[in-house]
Amino acid sequence: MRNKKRTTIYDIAKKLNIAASSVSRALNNSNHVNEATKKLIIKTAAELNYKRNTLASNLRKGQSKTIGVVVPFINQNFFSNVIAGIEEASYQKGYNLIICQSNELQSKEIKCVNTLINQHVDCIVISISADSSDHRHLQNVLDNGIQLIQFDRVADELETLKVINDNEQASLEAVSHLIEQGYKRIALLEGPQNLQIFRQRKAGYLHALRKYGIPVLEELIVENAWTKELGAEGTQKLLDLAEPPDAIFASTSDFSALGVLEVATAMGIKVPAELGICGYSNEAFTEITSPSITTIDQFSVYMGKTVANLYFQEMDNKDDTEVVPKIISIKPKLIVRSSTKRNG
Amino acid sequence: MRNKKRTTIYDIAKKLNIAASSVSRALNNSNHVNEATKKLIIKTAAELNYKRNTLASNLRKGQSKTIGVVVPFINQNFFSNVIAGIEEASYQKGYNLIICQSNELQSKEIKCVNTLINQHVDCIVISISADSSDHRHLQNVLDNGIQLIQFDRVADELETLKVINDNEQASLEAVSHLIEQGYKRIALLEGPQNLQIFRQRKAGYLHALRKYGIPVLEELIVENAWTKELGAEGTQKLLDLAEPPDAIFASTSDFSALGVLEVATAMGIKVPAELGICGYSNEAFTEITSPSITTIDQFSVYMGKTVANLYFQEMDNKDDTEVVPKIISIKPKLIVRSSTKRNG
DNA sequence: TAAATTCCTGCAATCGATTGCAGTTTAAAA
DNA sequence: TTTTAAACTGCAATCGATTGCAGGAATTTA
Repeated sequence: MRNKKRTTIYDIAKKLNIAASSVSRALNNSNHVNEATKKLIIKTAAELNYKRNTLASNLRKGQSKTIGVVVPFINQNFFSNVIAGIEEASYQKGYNLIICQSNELQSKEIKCVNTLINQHVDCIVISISADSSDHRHLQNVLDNGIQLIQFDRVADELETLKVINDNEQASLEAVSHLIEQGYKRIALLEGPQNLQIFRQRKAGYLHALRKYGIPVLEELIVENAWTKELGAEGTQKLLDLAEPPDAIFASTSDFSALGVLEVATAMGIKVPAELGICGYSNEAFTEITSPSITTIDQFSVYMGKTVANLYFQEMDNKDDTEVVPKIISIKPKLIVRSSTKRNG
Repeated sequence: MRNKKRTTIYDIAKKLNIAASSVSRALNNSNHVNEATKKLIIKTAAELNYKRNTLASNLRKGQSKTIGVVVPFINQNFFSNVIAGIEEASYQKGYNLIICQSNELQSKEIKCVNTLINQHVDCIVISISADSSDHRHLQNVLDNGIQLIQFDRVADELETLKVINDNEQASLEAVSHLIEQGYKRIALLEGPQNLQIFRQRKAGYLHALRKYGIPVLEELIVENAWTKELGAEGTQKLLDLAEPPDAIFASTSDFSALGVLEVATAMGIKVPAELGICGYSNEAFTEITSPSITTIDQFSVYMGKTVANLYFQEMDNKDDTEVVPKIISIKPKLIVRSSTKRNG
């Protein structure tokens, strides 16, 4: 690409024989410029195909009108939906998005965060990676005076703005639903317990059992089953037990629920009659498996919008007071489908 | 957020009682600084928690190390995969991504492109929106000396770098496959013909029919059927014909193929025995419907990587010559599944 | 010992837009 | 007609990092 020189406000100023400051003011629609000159300047700017250099503007103004987003994977349904939501809300406010993926690696996450700090983004939105253990890099964001918003997977001890799902409540409802459908031995496929969301989902499961006076059986709880393959593996073990479960709550994702369904189908076990299955996330495919899978919708696009709007709202009263760590909890919705419908 | 002042090179310079230029050189690892001072500077920078202000740096250097991406929707499988691919390749080169979605609207697309120009991105990667008619905004990108790479949905007349799928070849193979499976009356669900990709897919369909000496029947070609709902609607009409088709090639997407499958299932028509179905895109769900759906994989993540690498490659020999409009064509792969397997 | 290199370091301009301050012109009020 | 206010306009500094140029110190070569 040829490095054609771009038109600057100085070019416009020179052509009209006025000061650059007037040009700047006109283009910012300040009312400290004569209406006639303002119009002339705007017209000339258009003629010369002027484009404001946002870099220079941001440097001078000390802000970037940019939000940085860090997620484990851009191309996972939940995250791409959240990003779409953030984009929609941000676009309306004239903000841009810089997107990074951490690939579930703390090391890359740290680099991404640092890049965003260097870029002088106004806000960093993050859902931490699975192997995230310490959070100095996030503290660093705050120390640099950048707003930090965590969503979904949050580091609890960090006092920041947070947008989360009420995972425990959702799991409680899901497992309660299973119990009410008459399932008695309910297994849990759980995710990495260093992530709060998975701890909460387990808590919801335990809560439901307690509520209905059902004993907790360790043998029915399978660790680290958060892919389709691991879900299938765990299911195999569960169904090989002397007393196998009659329902499985795949709390990690719909993918592991899909693994459950495939194993059950392969073994000739009838769903939902002999085995109830509940997933998590409301992936598109849960509607079209046979039977369709009961799952939990997280309102992911809405979550993204909420994150962005939370930021804009905080901006509006930034001078007022210290930032109060605020947590917005979105209640996910249980979507009952065929895989758990035994009665009715 | 408190606007804590960030450490600048001047702070470091003052503390060490040297010139800012030396600090800059040290931090850029120039060899025009004494090794000892360099080490000292780097150490001090770390102590003061210095973060380079990329805005200032970019302004001075006249580049941004940023790639702008414009897609119709971030949260569509194909696009989020491409973006993930671009991110991966860009990250390695130290480039950032600014992501915008056009929502399939030319008006928003224009705004996105202009924002990216203002941001002084080094390169704009775009897959144009469905209602895109004129392309002055893209010409504008080039006029501003910004590299432009189109992918998948490209404006043919614009001489830019392009990364595309060989849609015609893929469609040819898909329809040939249907014919070889013994299907005789093959219908086509086509997409908006102002988009080249859909014209090409239609061309492949026609090509295959011609190749096998099968007459083209207008009544078997359904316009604008590129969502699940429209696909279902079109299918309904097709199957109500006096002589209904025995196969449907949903060239627009797997979603419309899903619509076909649902209508067929509802009408008690057996797939693949009585009706063959082929989709496009290899969405995750095509593997788990029953029957699973034959489709075409576009290697979307790979496509993203290709786009990014094409840019970096062009950068490397930017001074050499004029930019030659280059087109990279990726051959998609037909994935045969149950929905079209009649023999064997 | 003198001349020629090499190595470091600092000065000051630059990237492009913004903005506080001061000065000038014009209009309104007294 | 004089005073006061309002409306424009321009100067120059500023945001933070980079870099060409010049000068000084240290080292090497003659």
